[in-house]
Amino acid sequence: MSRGLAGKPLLDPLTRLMEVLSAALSDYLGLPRGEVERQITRPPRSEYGDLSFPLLRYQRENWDAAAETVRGRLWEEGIRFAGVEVFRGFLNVRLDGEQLAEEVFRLQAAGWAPKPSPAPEPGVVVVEHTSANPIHPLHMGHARNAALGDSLARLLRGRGHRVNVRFYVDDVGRQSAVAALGFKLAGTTPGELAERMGVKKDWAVGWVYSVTHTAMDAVRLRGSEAVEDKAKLDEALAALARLKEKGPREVFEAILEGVGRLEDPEEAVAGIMRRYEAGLEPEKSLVRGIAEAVLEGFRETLERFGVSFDAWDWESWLVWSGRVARVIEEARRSRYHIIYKGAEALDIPRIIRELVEPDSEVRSRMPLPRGFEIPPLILVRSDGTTLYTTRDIAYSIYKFEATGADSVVNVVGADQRLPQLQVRLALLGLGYRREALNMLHYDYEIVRLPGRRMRSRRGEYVALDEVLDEAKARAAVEVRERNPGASEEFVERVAEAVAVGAVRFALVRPGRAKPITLQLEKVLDFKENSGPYLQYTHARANSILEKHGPIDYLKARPAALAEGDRRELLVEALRFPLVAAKAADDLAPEDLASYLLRLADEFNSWYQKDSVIHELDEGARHAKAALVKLVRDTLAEGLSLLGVEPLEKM
RNA sequence: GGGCCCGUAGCUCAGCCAGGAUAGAGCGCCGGCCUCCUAAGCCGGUGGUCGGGGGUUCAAAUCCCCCCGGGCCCGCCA
Repeated sequence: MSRGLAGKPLLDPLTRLMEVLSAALSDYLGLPRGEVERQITRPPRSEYGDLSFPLLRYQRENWDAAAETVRGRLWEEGIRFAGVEVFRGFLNVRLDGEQLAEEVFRLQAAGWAPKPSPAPEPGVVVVEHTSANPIHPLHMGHARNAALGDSLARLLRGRGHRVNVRFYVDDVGRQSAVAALGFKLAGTTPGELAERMGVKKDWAVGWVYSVTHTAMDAVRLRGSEAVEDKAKLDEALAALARLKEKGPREVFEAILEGVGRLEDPEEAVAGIMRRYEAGLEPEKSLVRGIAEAVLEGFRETLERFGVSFDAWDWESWLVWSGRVARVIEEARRSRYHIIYKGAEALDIPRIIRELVEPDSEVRSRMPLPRGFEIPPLILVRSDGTTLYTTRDIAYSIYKFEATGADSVVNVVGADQRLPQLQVRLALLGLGYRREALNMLHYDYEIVRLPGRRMRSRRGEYVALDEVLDEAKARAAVEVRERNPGASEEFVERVAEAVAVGAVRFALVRPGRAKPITLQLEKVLDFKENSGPYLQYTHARANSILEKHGPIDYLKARPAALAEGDRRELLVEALRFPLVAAKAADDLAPEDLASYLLRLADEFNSWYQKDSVIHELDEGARHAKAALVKLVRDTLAEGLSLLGVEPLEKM
């Protein structure tokens, strides 16, 4: 971090203004600093000012006194302003453009670069994300999870928190056992099969899993007389017909016949689960081997996608290490332990009555559905194996213990709301109040295919690998067109970055509560409102700077940026530290995405009518170059926080 | 049956949590702009009963209630 002479971090002018303004207003109004800060916003029109506060919510009169107080405070702090006025109840502060420009020149000369305003109280944050079952390649649903989770991690890091990113490998569940059964029947391994099919290992496993799962469905449904089962059977058979075309015939037949020959396929799966949980061979090596193979594929895809993890946590390890057993022991000693439907369980309704309802802090941080009774949570199956939720309780505790985390963010689909809540309630019941309160379910809506859901079990999904390849192919065409004679290496590198940028941006920009219908043409549209648009704008700004050469801050004339469009662009770029900080605090990468689009729009509009390198006045030219540098560096940092590579040339 | 989420321009979305200043973008469509810093761009035009109704308020897209439409969840699955 660049520091000033006094050893203090160099603060950008808007972060400083925010600090002074919120302090002044919170003193004046007697309100908590945080509340004031939350309400200080960008005014809807730039004529109003640079920052704005809705005074009328707190005072119906005497607005001039508030303005006078703020003026006095800014004065004391040496912040020059062009105006502090109350207009229609809003207190608007407009900074002195010349001083702003001077500040920027000074900061840039000292090596400062835009970044989120530092968090007042940095903490340790765990972000768990993606955590796809290791039985098929990552599809676009997982990609949304990864894009969100990784952006959150980058944002939180940028804000100054210590972030620990974890992937939970769910190898103990039924689905892994199904895949294992498939490979057992097929008599092959993921590596062998992948080579034969000419695909990544995760794809090979995905195919075996879908075939096996669907075959089991078909066998089960065959015996049924119910009308709806007949329809389901037809659907399963159709899915099998499609799957048949995608892999080696003999392997397909071997699985199909194998499943048909089994007396009780469900019991075969359950048996694998039991033996795997117990850590017995050969199931242990079989299931592990499959999961490892898929993870290899995940890593390859994720690396491409710009996503990395600090730790991979194996669910099986939680079982084998005794951590799950410990949770069950703790449950047995707990006053909330009951027998429910003949199985060991936690009395969730009682936990709610005794630990949630009387505790206002818990109530406000763990909103429960009203009028909906959450049933007791079963911890152990009758056959002694554990349930996913039980293991998740152990994992939740582990995430805090292993990292010393202050808070844990779980990026998990919105369809998991109830189980996530159950885990938190269970933690509360077992005495892990701090953990229960500081674990957050960051939920997001699913990615749908036009007209239907993606279904891994039927092999009906659009894999992230395919989308990236398609995007890359399209990008390569454009890159070649725009850069005649460019090396293949350049085309390759830029196309890949554009592809990743397009996909990641498309997945992060819509609010997470919005279901995304995957329309490839939209994801692959590199026009305005896209990742590539931002990369392009960055490249354009970069190109100007290259042509301009080094900026001489002694020559740069601040007054050249003090008014008009240049001033507006300057202020907009300077908002970045505040915007990024708020996006981090709100866990809202989409807010950063919107901001970057607006900044790029303003830059492009300005670019069109005001030339930099053709500016005749030397002082103005260096000043404008500094402005371009500010915009370029801001876009670069913002894009990086979203995991989109800022390209220098494209 | 109950709970949660979503419904804003032809299409995709922002704004809603923390009510206020002329409801914003993009795509599409129509018309312009490359002897001048990257046209993945820019400028202009087109397009909105903020799902419907009621309420609270000086003020509602935003808060509350009811209704309609869509999705998800209510398992000894994950």
